Parts: sequence; structure tokens; C-alpha cells
Amino acid sequence: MTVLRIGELSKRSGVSPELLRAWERRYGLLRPTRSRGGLRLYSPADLERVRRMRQHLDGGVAAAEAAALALQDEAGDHTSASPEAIRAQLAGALDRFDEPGAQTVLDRLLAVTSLDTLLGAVVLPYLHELGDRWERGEASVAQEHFASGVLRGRLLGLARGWGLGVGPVAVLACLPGEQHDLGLIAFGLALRSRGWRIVYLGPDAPLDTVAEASRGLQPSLVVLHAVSGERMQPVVAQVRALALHHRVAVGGAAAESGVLDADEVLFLAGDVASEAALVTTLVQEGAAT
Amino acid sequence: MTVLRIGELSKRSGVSPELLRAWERRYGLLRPTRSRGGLRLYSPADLERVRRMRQHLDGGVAAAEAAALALQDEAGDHTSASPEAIRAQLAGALDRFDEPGAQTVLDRLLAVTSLDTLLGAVVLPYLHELGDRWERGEASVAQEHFASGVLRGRLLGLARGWGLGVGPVAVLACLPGEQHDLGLIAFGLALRSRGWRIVYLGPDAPLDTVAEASRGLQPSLVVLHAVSGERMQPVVAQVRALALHHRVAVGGAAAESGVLDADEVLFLAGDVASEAALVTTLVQEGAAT
Amino acid sequence: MTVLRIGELSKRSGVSPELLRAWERRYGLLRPTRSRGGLRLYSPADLERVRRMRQHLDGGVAAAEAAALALQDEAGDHTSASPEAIRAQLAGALDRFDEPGAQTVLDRLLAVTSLDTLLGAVVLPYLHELGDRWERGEASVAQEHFASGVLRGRLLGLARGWGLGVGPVAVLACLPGEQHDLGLIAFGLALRSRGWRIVYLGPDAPLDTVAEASRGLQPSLVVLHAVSGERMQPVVAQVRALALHHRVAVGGAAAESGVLDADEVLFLAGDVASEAALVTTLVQEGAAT
DNA sequence: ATAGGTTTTGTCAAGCTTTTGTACAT
DNA sequence: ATGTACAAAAGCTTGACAAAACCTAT
Repeated sequence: MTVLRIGELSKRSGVSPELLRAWERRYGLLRPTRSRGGLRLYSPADLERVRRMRQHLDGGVAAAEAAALALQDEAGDHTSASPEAIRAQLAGALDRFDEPGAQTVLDRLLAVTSLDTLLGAVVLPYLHELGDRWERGEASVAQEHFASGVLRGRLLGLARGWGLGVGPVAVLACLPGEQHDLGLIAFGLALRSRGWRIVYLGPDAPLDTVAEASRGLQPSLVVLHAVSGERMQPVVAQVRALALHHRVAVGGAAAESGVLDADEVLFLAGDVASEAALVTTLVQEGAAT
Repeated sequence: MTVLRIGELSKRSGVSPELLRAWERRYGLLRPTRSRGGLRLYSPADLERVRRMRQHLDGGVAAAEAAALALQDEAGDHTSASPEAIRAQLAGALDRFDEPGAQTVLDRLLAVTSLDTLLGAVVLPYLHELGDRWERGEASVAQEHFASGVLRGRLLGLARGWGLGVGPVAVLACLPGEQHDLGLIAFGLALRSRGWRIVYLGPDAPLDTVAEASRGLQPSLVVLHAVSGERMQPVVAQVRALALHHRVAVGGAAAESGVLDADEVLFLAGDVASEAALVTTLVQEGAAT
Repeated sequence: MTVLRIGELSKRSGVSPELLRAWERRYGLLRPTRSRGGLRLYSPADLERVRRMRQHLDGGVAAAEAAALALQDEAGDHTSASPEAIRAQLAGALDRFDEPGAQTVLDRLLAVTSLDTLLGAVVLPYLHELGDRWERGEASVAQEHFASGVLRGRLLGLARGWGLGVGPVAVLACLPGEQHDLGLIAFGLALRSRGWRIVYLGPDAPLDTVAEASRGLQPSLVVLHAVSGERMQPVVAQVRALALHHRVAVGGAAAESGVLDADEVLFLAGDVASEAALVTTLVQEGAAT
């Protein structure tokens, strides 16, 4: 493989040696190996990178941005930031009551990643984090309300049409008294992306309501959800009754309240994607028998 | 929706600005909205009306009669189905738990009418009707939950980006204990279409939360909303305190609870469109002083 | 993702830097990120927005209103934007090789409208239009390639996970020699949104390959697709053989080539949404018997 | 239709900072 | 080769200005 010294690289790229060194220092554009004497030794890949830099410059992009682009081009599509970084961006925007900013973060994310990732690696972790911060008194209730509003709007937007089609039907509802439905919506989306049809009854749904809707719809699954564990206790009897006629799954902290047995209902304790995959498999097997 | 100032309307219609103002004053031919500075803002419908006026004038009809005719022509322009029929379609789909069907009705509607009409003539009346039917025991809670979910998703979808821009800021929140936020979202959309930026805190918002958010955002208006009148009583003192620092408006049945005076807060008792227009005018005048 | 400083944005948009800053300050038209030193950094979406602003200005709309419109267009306020207008936006972005711009149009659209509408009213009509323009020599091959690439990427992004789940299985393939698979992907998405699982064999698929895949999967439907009618003739016999064991549907111009009868295979000649709805109904009835 | 006042909007300037190519000393 | 320096170019903010377009009232 060819190795170039700075003079030769300069000639082939048309960029002065001084400038090449400046680009290295300022933007980290090049990371040449060194000869024993300390001379910079460049590879053909470096030449390519310098040429890309010049192209971007000729295109009118300023040096700092051109360098970032030249480096990024090479990294393939490693342009995507880590989930943590994105979550931080989202958190920042929502904390500032900056709705447009938050939407932009979600837009960019959806353009490059799957719904499962969006939910499992960004939105739901963010909600947990927000809950924790709130418990520690670091986040205000206003921020929590605002963030819920934005995210709910966005998730329900994605949910449009989730009742359409031929898949098995799932009825989704929060237990009585429970108002936090974002996790449930997220689970609905995960089911939808696996072919289910969703009938969504929303927060604070009386169980006779759920039973009534289920009688007509004959769903393959009824999902009950509550963030706080104590929602389950008052309605255990009704949930048992419902489980006699339908397959019932319980999600959220209510799943761990210990007042129901695993042979009565299904507990959803993992992340949305795998739990959605699980119940899908169950239903497929059920249909096969 | 294009918005024209008087000069552009003049160019497109071939009628001098002076004459346009005269027609407005003398015959009420036009009812333009106003910019913050007081400039007349016309819609494409206004342009159409002016053109009809000219046609009648060219036909030899005197100005006063021509104006009457031009206004009258418009009243009979309803090519689409009646709001009642559409509302019935929507109700049918939602009663059947048919989410895709409901979405289709809303899609078609949005394609032909304004947002104000959608809200004022279909969605909100439907919600009232549903509430009434529920009180009479004709609708189940399941249907109400399902319908709310679908409509909330749709309205929040339309709300996307409503924090964007430079217009006056409105903070929107439901009173503590109040979960029905659809009316509030509708009002937010009506404000948005008049240039406001919306910060939405959602259902069941403690008043100190609202106060805190408002301290940072310095909104031109804080809107508090409750469907049931009794939500206001427990928090009257806090609302009064809030009203010392911000202009506060109260909507829903809470507006009629009689525990606050009209010189303390603003009551929103009419339909969303006109109330939104009202507060917009108020803020414009306030800004002028 | 290119990043522009104000000078370059000015050059590309034809608006002076001073004016760009004024528009930002006065109308909130732009919200550039900042470099460490405080320089404004703009995205291609910002460029697009400035261009829309100028278009409205050229149309005679005054600056304040033009800015509101430019922002609204983006926010997806489809109370104003007809499918034609959106298609024009998409076409504009793709013609300029502006990939981020095109993505933004699709983003905003997906947020407010259904997938069916996106495909049936925007993407597929645009493809037809592009084909026509290409035949008339008005569009270059480069443009067609670029547009196809962007759209294929986006559609395949939406297609992520479409093999997952519980619904009936459809095997999708282009006839031998046929390279244009965008229409087929669109049809796959329409099926997916109705609960199907998709097995996608892609462009230029030999029929014995299709037969082999189908033997193992036992799909409820095999969809063969070709944009040019003459692809069908050479393989008629094999298609007939395939139709003995599976329900076969034929889409694209190949459906109208007349070499097969309607009692042998199913012809898909309408728009994707209604054809997808049709075959879904067929399968449901078939399953019921 | 005119007069007199206001709003809107593109442009410019002053004073200061950031960026970036080039140069110079070690 | 390294490190520092420097100066031109490009940006930023604040504030202001003037022409054009609009307002109301007579």
C-alpha cells in the first residue's frame, strides 16, 4: 500500500501542507502515522478524505462542517447518535417546553430506526427517567404533563389505523383509576407492528366496560395495564371473571402486585418488543391447535 | 390557507383598497380578521365574494343590492353533506369500535372543510351528544372511552407543531381532577389556527404546576378548563393568585360555576371559533397599549 | 446531512443574511442550531422553508403571512395542503436532489395522514408523473434514479418488520426482467397495514424461485408484478402452473396484457388501497368457509 | 379623495467575536 | 514539525431608519 508524505499529499490533493496540518489540528480530519523521524505518513484513504473535504468546501460548506461531513461520509452510516444521546436531546427539548424541538428529534429518529427501537430505547426509558426525576424532586409536574402530552400525541399519531385489517384483535385498557396510558399505547403499537388489530379503551376504564366491549369483539387478547401496583387489588375478582372468557394479560407495575397467579393471567414484565413477540407467538400456537 | 392584505386583495380583485373598505363599512361585505397592528387580513373566500360583487355590479345591479346578493350566494354554497349527516356517520363508526371507519370520515371531512368547522360542527357536538347519551344510559362507557381515544389521537395529530413560531403563547391545562381534555385540545387548535403558540399541560394539572410553567414562559394567556363545574371550587384561591400575574381564561362548565367574577378571569362560554377569535382580539389590543 | 452557515444559505436561497436574521427574529421562520462560537447552522429543511417563504412572497402574500404559511406547510396542516400540493412539494425536493427535503415532506405527511393516503395520493401518483415526464424527455435519468432511491429507502424503512406477526402470508415478486419494484413495495405496505405478513422476493424474480418459496410458506396469496406489459408473455405457462397450487394475483401493466384470464389469476388494476382491501376480504371469506 | 398618523419590512451601521487560511519563529 | 500569531472574511447583536403599505377620520 502506498504511503505518502505531506508534500506528496499536498501535490495530489492541491492543498498546502500548512493547511493540511491545520485541518488535522483543528478538525481531526487526518490521523497520519509517523515515520521514525516524526514525518507524517498518509494513506490513500487520507487522500480520499482530503478530496471529499475539498468537494464540500467547493460546494460552499464552511470548513468546520465540511470536515465533519468528510469524516462522516467515511464512517458509513455511523452518523446515528447513541440512544442515550438521543434520549438526552429529547429530554432537553421537553424540559424546555420546546414542542417543535421534541418533534424534530422524534422525526429524525423515526426516519432511521424502527418503531420498536424508538419505543424501547428512547420513549419508554425517557418516561421512566422522568418518573424517577420527579420522585427525586428534580423535574416539575409541569414538565411531566407537558412531556406526556407531546408523546401521547405522537404515539397516537403513529397509532392511526391500528384497528384496520385481518390480524387477531387485542382490547387494551388501563385499570380503573389509572391515568398513565403511554406505556399501554406503546405496547399497542408493538402489537400492531406484528399484525394485530387494536381496540383501545384508554385510561381509567371500568372493568365491566372492558368485559362488555370484549363480549362483542371476541379479542384474542385483553391487555390490562396500570403503572401503580395498587390498582389491581380492588378489581381482582372482576379480572378473574374476565379471564374465564378471554385470555387476559396484565402489564405495568400491576403485573408484579402478586394478587394474581401466573396460571390465571399472563404477566407482561419485559420490554414491549419481546412481550409483544411473546403474545404473538402464543396466539399463533393457539390458532394452530 | 392563504391570507391577503388589502393591497393584494385589491390587485387580485381589481377593486381599489378605498372601495373595499367602503364596501365593508357600508354593506358589511367583508369581515376581515386583523393583524396585531390592525391591518385587515382577508381569506380566499373574501376574494371570491368581492368577485361576485363585481359581477353583480357589472350586471347593472346597484351596489347595496349587489352586496346583498354576493353575501347570499355564499350561504347556498354548501355542496357537501350536512354536518348532522357527517356527525351521524362518525357516531356510527365509533359506536361499532370501527377505528378505521372513523378515521376515514375525519379524513374526508378535513379534505373539504376548515378546522373550525370540523371542531365546531362535528367533533365537539358529537362529544356533547355522546355525553348526553351516556347520561341517559344509551351509550356504554366502553364506547365513550374508545371514541375519546380515537378523537384524542386525531386532534393531537393535528396539534403537532403547535408550539412553533413567534405568536403569543398560551398555556393550556385542565383543572385538578379533570380528565376530559378534548374540548381543551380543540380550543388549542382554534387558537393555533389564529397564530398562537400552544404549551399544553393536559388533564389533571395541579395549579402550582401551571403557575410554575407560566412563570418561565410568560404566556399572553393561561386557559384553565373543566367539564364538570365542581372542579373550580377547591382551587379558587389558587386561580385568583394566578390571575394576578397572568391573564387567565376559564372554559367548560367550570366557566359557569359562578365562583369567580368576570373581572377576575375571562369566561369562555361560546363556541371554540368565536372564543378563540375573541381572546386573539383582546391580546392584540393589550399589546397595543 | 449537510449543515450550512448563513452566508451559504443566503447564496442558495437568494435572500440576504440580514433578511434571514430578520425573518428569524420577527417570524420565527428559522430555528438554526448554533456552533460553539455562536454561528447559526442551518439544515436543508431550513433552506426548503426559506424557499417556500419566497414563493409565497412572490405570490403577493405579505411577509408576516408568508412566514406563517411557510411554517404551516411544514407542520402538515393539511387543512390547506391538497394532495396535489404535497406531491408538488415532494417533486420539487426530489428534482433538486434534496433528499432531506423530501424526507421532511414524507415525515410531515405520515404524521397526519394514513399510509394508504400517502401511497395512493402522493407517492404512486408522483411515480407515474415522473415516468411520464421521463418519456417526454423532461426528467433526466439521474432524477429518476435519485427519486427511486429515496423513495425505495423510505418505503423499505416503513416495511421494516413486515414479515413479522400473525396475519396471512403474501409472497411478493416482480416478474423476470422487471426492475421497477416500488409499486410492488407500496402494495406490500398496503397489505401489511391490513395485517398481512409479507415475504418479499424483490425485482426480477425467476418463477421457479417464487414457486419454491411458496411451496414452503403456503401463502394465502402470491403477487406478481410488472410495470411493462410484455414481461408476462414469456412466463405465462409457469404462472399458470403456480396458480394451480396458490391463489395468484397480478399487478401493474402486466395485469392488462390480456394473456391470462380472470378465472386463472386475480387482476389488480385499481389503486393499492382498494385492491389491498379486496384481497383481504377474499382471504377472510376463504378462511371462513 | 385627502390628510395625518401607524405598521410593516427590507436594509444598513457600529462594535465585537468567531473562523480560517497563511506566515513566522523555534 | 510544532506552536503561535495574525489578518481577512464572515458572523453576531443591537439599534435604527426610511419607503411602502395601511389605518382612521374628515
